[in-house]
Amino acid sequence: MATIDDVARASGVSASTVSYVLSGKRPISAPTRLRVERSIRKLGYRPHAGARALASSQTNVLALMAPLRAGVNVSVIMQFVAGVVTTARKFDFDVLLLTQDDATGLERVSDGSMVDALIMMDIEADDPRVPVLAGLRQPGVLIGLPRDSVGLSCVDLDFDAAGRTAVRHLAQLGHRQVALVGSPRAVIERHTSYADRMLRGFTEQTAELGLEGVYEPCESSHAGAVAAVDRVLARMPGVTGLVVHNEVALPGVIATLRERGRSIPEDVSVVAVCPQDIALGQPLPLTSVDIPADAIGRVAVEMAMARVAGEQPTETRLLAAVLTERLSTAPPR
Amino acid sequence: MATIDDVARASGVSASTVSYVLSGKRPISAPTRLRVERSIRKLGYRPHAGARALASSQTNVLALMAPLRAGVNVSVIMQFVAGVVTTARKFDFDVLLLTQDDATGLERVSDGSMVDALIMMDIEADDPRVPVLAGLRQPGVLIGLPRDSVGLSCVDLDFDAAGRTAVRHLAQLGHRQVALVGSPRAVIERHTSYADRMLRGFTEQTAELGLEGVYEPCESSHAGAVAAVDRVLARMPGVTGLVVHNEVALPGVIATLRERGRSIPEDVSVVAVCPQDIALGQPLPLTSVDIPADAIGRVAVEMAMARVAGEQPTETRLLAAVLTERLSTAPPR
DNA sequence: CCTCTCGGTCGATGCGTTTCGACAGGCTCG
DNA sequence: CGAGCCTGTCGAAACGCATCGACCGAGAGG
Repeated sequence: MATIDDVARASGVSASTVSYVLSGKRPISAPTRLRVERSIRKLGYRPHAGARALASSQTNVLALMAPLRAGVNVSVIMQFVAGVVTTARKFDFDVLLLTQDDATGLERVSDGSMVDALIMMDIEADDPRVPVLAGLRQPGVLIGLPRDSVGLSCVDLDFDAAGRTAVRHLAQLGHRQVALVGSPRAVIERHTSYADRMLRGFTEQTAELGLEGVYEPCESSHAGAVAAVDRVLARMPGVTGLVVHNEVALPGVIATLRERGRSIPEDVSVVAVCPQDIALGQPLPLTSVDIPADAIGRVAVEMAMARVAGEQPTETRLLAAVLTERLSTAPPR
Repeated sequence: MATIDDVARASGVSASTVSYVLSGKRPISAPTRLRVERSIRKLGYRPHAGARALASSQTNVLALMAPLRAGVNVSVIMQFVAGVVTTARKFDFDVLLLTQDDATGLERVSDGSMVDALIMMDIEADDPRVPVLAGLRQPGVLIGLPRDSVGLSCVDLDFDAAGRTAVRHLAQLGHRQVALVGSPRAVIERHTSYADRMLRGFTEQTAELGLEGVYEPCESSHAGAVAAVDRVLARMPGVTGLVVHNEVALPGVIATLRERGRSIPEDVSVVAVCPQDIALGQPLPLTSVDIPADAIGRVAVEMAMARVAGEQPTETRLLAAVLTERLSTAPPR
């Protein structure tokens, strides 16, 4: 591999000049710059990442911790990941993927100076990884909202509002008995941030509007969907509005409702909380509150970059929940 | 951050001794080793990855290229990724995630000496990225089979055999008219390796056994599933055996068959080609040929590590296709 | 005409490791 | 008893880059 000295020699300048051509941190005359750039291309020169990191203490890599835990919906996770990676590239960063669900990975890549910033997903209310992340030298960004986020930036969909919006939509249509079919029990029990907030929004809004509301967790499989729907039907036979916050179970929920003689939206209205493509890929286009996974990933990276670059203080940004009306909701008959 | 010199000073030895304690490449007496190890723990010392990479030209990072293209099934991809990351950690490697679908990312991380090996997924028959990968300094491993894999190791499920096995199973049950519901058109048209081989296995085996076989691509949505099933039914009204190689469309295919009055397995038998958990998460447990994504990811890393470590020649390994009989197949009536 | 400034370039230094050659001392074997 | 050989340790030289201070020449300002 060609080194910066090879380039310098080939273009008759010193190594530092080549460095300045590359970084633009000092003015270089046009003719010199051209010569250097030509040598770079001719030699196929590319700076050695390690050497650069050593000299500048900047790696241009960020860590993304995406634990692949029980119950998490991988396709949604993947959308986050895609958003993060794509955006990172715009800042000329690469992404190191961590999937272990403890904090050792964080410390390893941070203390080893492998990354300039860290982004962490799937946050629980009292996530033990959060204080660890906050204690690291590099800035940290959370996708999700822990109870205490001191020293860290946070971004997420406003799941609280998502729950409220879904309920309000149903209430406006005239529904009085509504149910939330939520995340798998494992996710709930971890007090995963989004599930907690979703439930809170749903509960508070039903209470405020004087609706009857029930809540049922739902495993991510067909059988889980059947069971959850049946539990809802048993607890609330007159239910006419369903909020579903479980992408994987969605087809099963829809199928089971039909099997139990409830047609959508005539007998029961369904509001999904999921990425748009999933809402549109179902048997009928679902009224849904979009989870803009891609946008959330993008914002997370932007926050991280801001903190890497400057003295930007930490902040927490909640993306607005927007409901799109499609064919799965209607007034009760 | 503490450096190796801090550790050396704290334990009254030279820096090189500390280095040898860490690497074990030279014998160190027990008392010295103990003293050094204690200082390391006390100071929380962790070697600087960049410096280490510079001095040793080894990064302990591997690149994983997982293009997020149209039509690919993200949940399956994520399983591959999980397998790769988990296995990489066992070798003390981290994973850099690339998602761009061109070769620029490969060259960037390779030429920049950011990684010691590269793994690439979603391979097409004449994938333009393959020759680029083969030309890199670091070893490359493909998950999939290009037409020409010179200089590269390959690993994948034996999709050819998967197609044949599925057909044979149906034939043994007595089915004479069978259909393959496959990948989305976009995937086919790219000549994605697994889709090509699956189709070949299916086609050849039906021919050899004298069955009638038809093939239909299938978009990954409910609507796509409906359309594909209807096309199959139109072309082959007497079809009694279905091989489905499209995880996302699976629920739609099943629902549509029922809707068209075909019950499973009485009227039509269904063999899925998909990861096991998906086969089990459907309305009825499906007879399936497992796609062992996790194992494939693991093998890919093991091959990469072997090439990094030694002079291991390139090889291509196809994992056996095993069919598990469940409730979705039976003799035709 | 002299000084000041600024654009443009160079050398030297440092970043934190690994690794190679060297060396001291104790041991073995003839 | 001496040559040779381990064992355990050290010092120094890379590794490839960024960056700081210095330097030189040209133009501006007085």
